[in-house]
Amino acid sequence: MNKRDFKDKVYGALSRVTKALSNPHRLEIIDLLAQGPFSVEEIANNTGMSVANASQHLQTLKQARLVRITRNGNFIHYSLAGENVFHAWAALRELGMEYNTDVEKVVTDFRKGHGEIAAVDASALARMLEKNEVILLDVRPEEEYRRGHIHRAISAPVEKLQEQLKHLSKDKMIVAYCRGPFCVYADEAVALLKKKGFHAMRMNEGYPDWALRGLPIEHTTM
Amino acid sequence: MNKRDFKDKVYGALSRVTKALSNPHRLEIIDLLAQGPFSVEEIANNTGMSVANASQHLQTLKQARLVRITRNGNFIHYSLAGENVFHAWAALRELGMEYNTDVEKVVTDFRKGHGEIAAVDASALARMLEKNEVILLDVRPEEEYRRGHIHRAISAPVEKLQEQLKHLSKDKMIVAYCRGPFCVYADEAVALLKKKGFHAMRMNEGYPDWALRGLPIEHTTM
DNA sequence: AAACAATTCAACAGACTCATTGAATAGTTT
DNA sequence: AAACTATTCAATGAGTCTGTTGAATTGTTT
Repeated sequence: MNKRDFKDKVYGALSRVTKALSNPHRLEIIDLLAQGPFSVEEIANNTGMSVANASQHLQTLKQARLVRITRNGNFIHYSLAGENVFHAWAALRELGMEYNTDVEKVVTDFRKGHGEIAAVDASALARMLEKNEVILLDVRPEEEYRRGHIHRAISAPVEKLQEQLKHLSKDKMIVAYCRGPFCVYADEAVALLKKKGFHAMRMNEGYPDWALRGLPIEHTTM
Repeated sequence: MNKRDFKDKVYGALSRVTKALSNPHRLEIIDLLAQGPFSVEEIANNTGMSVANASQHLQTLKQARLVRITRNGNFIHYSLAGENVFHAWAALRELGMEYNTDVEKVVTDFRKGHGEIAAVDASALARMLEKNEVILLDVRPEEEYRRGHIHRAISAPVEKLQEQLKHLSKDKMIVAYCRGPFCVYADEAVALLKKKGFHAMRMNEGYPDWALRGLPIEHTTM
């Protein structure tokens, strides 16, 4: 094998991976699967795709070895093939946020549209938690909280948040987090909390980012 | 702006970046540009593309803000838009190497074809260098060595290596490194050295990986 | 084994992507 | 300003990617 053949093969094989990542729906699926395993139907519902379309994209991701499946009764659950997949996704996300003005602009515009939502990053939140300065809300669906969540976080899925308001203090800062920087549950939660007179902000990163950094979590061993 | 619009915009913007990465030639260009700035013609020569074709791909990369240009006399030099681009490329490389059997197989097959070339990784090499156990050769073109190289490395471009053999000891281990894990200069150098009776191996990573980890380097400040 | 639910397949049309060619542009040197 | 060089543009045809539809498959429960 000569030099050129070798390079063609290597970069060709790698481009098969990046091709699999080169579609907005598939990126959204990966972002979702960072939370844990989901069935095709759940994925379709969470992303607004048809089931057939979601399945097709999942096949593409599976062929590129970015996701793997586990059977569970009638359902097939898809999850990321490994930690490296989230790593690569996080790196691409950073890349988009830092150099691609579009991405950052869309995100900040959206947050302004919801009333100047303030945000902290993971390390700042970690310090605040240590000093016991904040109440931390996990506003993802309960199932995802159950799979794993930040140490000391309270489950408060955004649809049920309204009912839980009476248990919250208006004197303490409340921080909400969800799936990741593109997840809007935390924005919705903070908007509601502020409207009701609480002090609230969101954490920019999501649970997977927190866990990857080795910050304190609680999770069920499965 | 509603939730769905927001997500479509975010993942759409990000997919424009990943689309730019979803082509073997463009990946090869990024891997090359990790060494520093190159003109279109140099890029074309290094990758076996036509100049027009290379230019077209460079436009794509520029639009995705993955590369930027600097004028220099008659030439336009392209370089990576920032450290994050190399980060993302490294993450994708890892992903390919770990989960995509193809990539790893191609690489190991190629090295076997060249006579079982042994390799060390960056941290092992760093330890060996500290103990002064090895001679380190930078076998990239001299220009790239001049831009920056590993502390204590000797420049020995693979085409000129033959002439430098007489200055090398047959008693000490010789380690060669080049641009990165897919660069074959180090393999060629090690094959030659072993044929001539030297003890030699390659470092898996390249100069940019070494520098990114903050290991000791020497470089001209420009 | 039949009924059922979840998932995948097949096929289509429309939109993109690629390499190649030769011509056009922009900037530099004479 | 003319000649020159490096780079980009525009147009083409072959190939690939997408979403949609409805039918087929696979595995589970009755």
